[in-house]
Amino acid sequence: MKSKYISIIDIAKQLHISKSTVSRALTGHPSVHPETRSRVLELAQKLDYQRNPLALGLARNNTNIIGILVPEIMSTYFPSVIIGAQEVLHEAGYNAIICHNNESYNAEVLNTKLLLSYHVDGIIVSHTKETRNFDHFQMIQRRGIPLVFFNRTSDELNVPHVVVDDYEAAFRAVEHLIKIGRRRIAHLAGPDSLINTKLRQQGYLDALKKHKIPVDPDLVISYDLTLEKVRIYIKHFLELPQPPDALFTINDPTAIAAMEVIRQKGLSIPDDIAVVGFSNDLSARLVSPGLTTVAQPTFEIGREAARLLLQDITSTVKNDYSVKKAPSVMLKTKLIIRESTVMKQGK
Amino acid sequence: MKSKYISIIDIAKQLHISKSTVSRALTGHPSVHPETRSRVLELAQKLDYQRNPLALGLARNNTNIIGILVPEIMSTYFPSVIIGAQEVLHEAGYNAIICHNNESYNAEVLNTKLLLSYHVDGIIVSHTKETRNFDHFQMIQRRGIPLVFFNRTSDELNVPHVVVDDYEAAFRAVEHLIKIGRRRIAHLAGPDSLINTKLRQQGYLDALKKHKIPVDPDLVISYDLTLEKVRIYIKHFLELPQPPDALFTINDPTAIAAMEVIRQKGLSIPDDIAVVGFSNDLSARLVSPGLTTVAQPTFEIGREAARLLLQDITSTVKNDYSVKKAPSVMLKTKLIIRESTVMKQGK
DNA sequence: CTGTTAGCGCCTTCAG
DNA sequence: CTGAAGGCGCTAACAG
Repeated sequence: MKSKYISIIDIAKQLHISKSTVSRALTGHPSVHPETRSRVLELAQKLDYQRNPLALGLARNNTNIIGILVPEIMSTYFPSVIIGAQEVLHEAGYNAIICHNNESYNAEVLNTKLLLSYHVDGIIVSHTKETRNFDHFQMIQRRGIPLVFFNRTSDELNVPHVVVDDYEAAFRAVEHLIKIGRRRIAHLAGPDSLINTKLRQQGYLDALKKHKIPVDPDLVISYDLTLEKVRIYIKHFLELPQPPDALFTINDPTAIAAMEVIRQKGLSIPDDIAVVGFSNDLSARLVSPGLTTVAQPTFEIGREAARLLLQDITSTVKNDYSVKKAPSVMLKTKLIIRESTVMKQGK
Repeated sequence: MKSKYISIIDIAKQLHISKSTVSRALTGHPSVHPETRSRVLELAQKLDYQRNPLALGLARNNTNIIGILVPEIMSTYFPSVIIGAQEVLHEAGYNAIICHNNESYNAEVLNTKLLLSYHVDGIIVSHTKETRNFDHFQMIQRRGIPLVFFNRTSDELNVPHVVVDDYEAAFRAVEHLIKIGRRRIAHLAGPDSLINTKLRQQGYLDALKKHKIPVDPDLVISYDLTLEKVRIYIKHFLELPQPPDALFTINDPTAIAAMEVIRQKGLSIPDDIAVVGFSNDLSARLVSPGLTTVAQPTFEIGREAARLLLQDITSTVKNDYSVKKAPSVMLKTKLIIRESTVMKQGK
C-alpha cells in the first residue's frame, strides 16, 4: 500500500467495477444499479472509506473550506463569534480554518494569502487594529471570493458585514452615566483605524450634547489598545484640575485596567468614578466591583456572518459589490448594569 | 478563464516552456537555467502566483496541515497553547486547522474523522472530559499518522505527550495551604476520566499525608466540571459539621464559582476559607480577592507539543509506539500566591 | 538543462 | 446502467 488512505480505486478493484461507478454510487447519482450501489456502500463502510475533500476540491474547483480571520483569540469575544459561525457553517457542510494574527497587519496580509492559496470558498474577517490599507481584501473581492466583515468594518470598502449598533450602544451607556448624576465623563477611545471607535465616540458626544453637557476635549483620549498605556492615560485624567467622575472605555480590558489604576490611587468605584466598558467579556462579571458594560450578541454575530457568506457563496447570480450595495446586518446590544456604576441593593 | 486562480500551466504557456520547468524553477530545483528561472520567478511574481498546496498534497501525499483538537476555546488556556503550537508549526512551514468540540465526545470523534479526511500530517489533541474510549485515537496511530497529546492524556494509550507536573503542583499548592495554618482542606476534583484529576488528587492526598493531616473523605468530591453544580458541592462542604478552612479546586473557573458561593454565605476569603485554583487563567488575576493558583506554561506546552509532533513527522524511521515507548515532556508549573490565601501586605 | 509521461483521488463528459 | 478517458494543479521519474 502506498497511501495510508483508501480511495475509490481500491473499492473499484475489489468489486471488479470501474471507479466511475464507485464514484457515482458514493455520490448518490441516480443511474446506478441498486445492487451495485449497495455493494459499493457496504464495502466503503467496511473499509472505513472517507472521500478526500482535497481531491474533490481540485476536481470541482471548490473546497468547502471557509477561512475565518480574527485579530486575536485570547478574549472571549472572538472565540464566541467563531463558535457561532462554525455552527452555521458546519450545518451547511462547510469547515472553517481559523487564522489569528495578534493584531498584526503583516500577519493579516500573510494569512489572507494563505487562505487564498488553500482556495477557500469564502472568508470571514475582523481586521486588525493596525489595518489601514485594505488592498488585500479588495483583491479577494476582485477575484470573486465571497468576503464578509464583522465587528470591525471599513467604510472605504463595500463588503457585506455584521455589526452591532455601536453608536446607539455608546449613547445609551453614556446616558446611563448621566442619569446616575455624572457630569464629567471621560472617554478612553480606541484607535481611529477602527470604525467602532468613531461610532462609539460619536455616541458619547451626542449623549453629552443631548443632555446639554459641554464636551471637554481633555476628557477624550484615543489610544492604540495596548493595555500597558492605560495607566498613563488614567493618571492623566485623574490629575486634571477637574478630574472626571465617570469613565467610558472602548472595551472591557481597558476598563478593567483602568479600574486597577483608579483603585490604586485610593479612589472608590463607583463613588468617585463610575466606569463603563464595552463587550461584556467574561471578566466583566468577575472583577470587583462588577463592570457595567455593553453586551454584544457574539454567537449571533458569528451566525449572521456565516449566513451572509453562505448567501454569497451559494447565490447563482454573482453579486458584484463594485456596483451593488453590499448587505449588512446590525444587531442589538444590551447595557448590563453592575456595581461599577450602581451600588448593589442591600449592600 | 475557468478558475479564479492561476497555475503553473498558465505561466508555462505564457513563457512557452513546459510546466515541469516552471515547477522546477519555482521549487528551487538546481538544474534549471538561471535565466529561465528568473523569467519564471518574475512572471510568477507579476501574476501573483501562489501554488496550490492542495494539489501539492495530492501529488506528494502530504498536506503540511496539522490538526489541533481541543475541547474548548473560551478559556485562556487552550487558545494560549494553540498560539504556542502555531508558532512552531508555522516556522516549520505547517499550517494548523483548529477543531473544538465543546467537551463533546461525539463531536471529538467526528472532528478526528474530519481531520483524517483532510489528510492532515499530524494531530495535536487534548481530549474531552467525556472521552473514555480512545479507539478513534488508536485508529489514527495505527494508520501511522503522528499524534501528540497534551494536558489531558491517557495511560491506556502510548502516545507522545506534553504535560505539567500535576502531581507536584497539587502537592505544593496544598502544602502552601498547610503552611498558612489550614488543616481541613477540601478538594473539589474533576472527573475520573481525566488523568490530571487523579494526579492532582494524589498530590493533595500526599501533601496531607506528609504533614500528618488525616484525610477526611467528606472533603473530597469529584465532579464533572459543569460549573452550575459547584454551588451544590460548596454548600455541602460548608454545611458539614466541621466545615473546611481551605479549598483546592481542579481549575480556576471552579475556584471562582466557589468563591462566589462562599462569599454569599457571608464567609470571608481567606480568613474563613482560603482558596487555591489551578491554571492561572486570566480571570484569576481579576477576581477579588485575587486567586492563588498554579500557573502553567501554556505557550511552551503548545510549542513542545508541536515539536514532538514535528519530530515524528520528519523522522525517517517510523516510530512504532505499539512497541517503543512514546516520548513525553513534563513542564514545570509555578504557584502564584494571591489574596485568596494570603492577605496582601499593608492592607 | 528541459520536455514528456504518469499519477495523486475525484468527478464529469462521452460512448456504449 | 456502466466503462473509458480526460482533467483539476502539481511533482517525480525518465529520456534526452
